[in-house]
Amino acid sequence: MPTTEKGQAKRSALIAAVIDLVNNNGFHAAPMSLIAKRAGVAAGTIYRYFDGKQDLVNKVYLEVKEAFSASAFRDYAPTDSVEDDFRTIWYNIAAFKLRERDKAVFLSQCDNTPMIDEASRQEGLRHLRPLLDLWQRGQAQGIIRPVSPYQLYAFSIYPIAFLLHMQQRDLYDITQPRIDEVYRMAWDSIKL
Amino acid sequence: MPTTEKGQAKRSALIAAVIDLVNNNGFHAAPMSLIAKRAGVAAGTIYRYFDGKQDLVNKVYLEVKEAFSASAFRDYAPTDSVEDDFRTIWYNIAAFKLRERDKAVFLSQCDNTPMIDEASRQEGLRHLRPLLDLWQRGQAQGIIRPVSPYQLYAFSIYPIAFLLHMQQRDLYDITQPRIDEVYRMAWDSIKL
DNA sequence: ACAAAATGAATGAACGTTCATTTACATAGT
DNA sequence: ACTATGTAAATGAACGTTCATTCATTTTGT
Repeated sequence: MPTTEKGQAKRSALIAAVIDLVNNNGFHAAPMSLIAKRAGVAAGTIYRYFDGKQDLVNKVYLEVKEAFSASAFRDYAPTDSVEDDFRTIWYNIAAFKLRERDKAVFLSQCDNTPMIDEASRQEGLRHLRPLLDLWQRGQAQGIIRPVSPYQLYAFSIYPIAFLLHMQQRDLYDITQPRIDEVYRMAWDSIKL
Repeated sequence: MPTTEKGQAKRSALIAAVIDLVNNNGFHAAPMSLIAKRAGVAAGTIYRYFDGKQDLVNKVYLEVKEAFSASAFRDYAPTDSVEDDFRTIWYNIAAFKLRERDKAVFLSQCDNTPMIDEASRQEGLRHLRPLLDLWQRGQAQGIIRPVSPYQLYAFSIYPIAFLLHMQQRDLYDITQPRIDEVYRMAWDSIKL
């Protein structure tokens, strides 16, 4: 795999092309030939950077998931207040989904498709550790409902993906005052 | 299109085959040849019942969505209590997703893929009218948060899909006492 | 001049769809 | 009751297309 500066630029262009094509037309309409053209390289060049389509898609998923986690926990240092910590992380996540809409949409496409193999998904889940720890701390303090972390995630984080999807279809618009509303709903569903 | 009794049986077998294949391997791994084999018919026979793959997938989506709505509003007659009405509908929806897991998983696969065209999606959304009306009534009475119905849906209904998906991956198990927990979280997120 | 990187035409597998043919079935005639 | 006839249903091999992948060749960078 090329490791030059230009090489990295091509790698990035390929990843961006996959995100763009998958978001606008789905996995079934993202052939390698188009990915190559969109990235400004020849079809064969892809195989110098990735082992094949499956590998390419998995790598894109992992890199985007990493970017997501990095955003979610940016500047995060646990304080004494579980609620403050949760608010920090929640707003980070919301900001990522709004600012990097393409990446967020791509992730939600991946979450329900068997195109990503289970190994990569497990790897992607690993990054959420700090949030799970926070919830556990909140539960120990009697601040967070004593339920499965999956339930907490389903009600406080997952809904954002739905709203993003509606926004993508021009049925709903997430403006700033609404974000605060949404946060309140998220917190009210998991707090005790 | 054949209208005999045997014909309808084949049509149903085809629809079941699509649901099964899409759920287990995704849209990209559900070729017409496999759909035919799974349904016990020859490849060409599909085209006597559907106009092509796109039409087949759309029809499956619409029929499953209809079954979902029928379950959601089964025996539903508005009462004086918005909360009671919501509970009725919510438990109907939860019961459907547990009882008819295949259909529910299929619907959630469809919700994020461009494989279904926008027209069919709009048509599918139409069925949720009674729930939107209920929420509006609740808002007029000051019982339900005065926010977009998409937000209400995102927090009270959509999370069930996430939990179902986790259950599908054996990471979470929805047992009866948990359902009541989940309902409380749903209600707490939308009530005032 | 050398090696690494990039190319894009060629390849074969897989796909959705078609259609000439066969099969199943209902109705009519004897 | 049996067979002939007409029509609808079903078949699956064949077709054209598209896809991911390869590799002999060319281009680029040092």
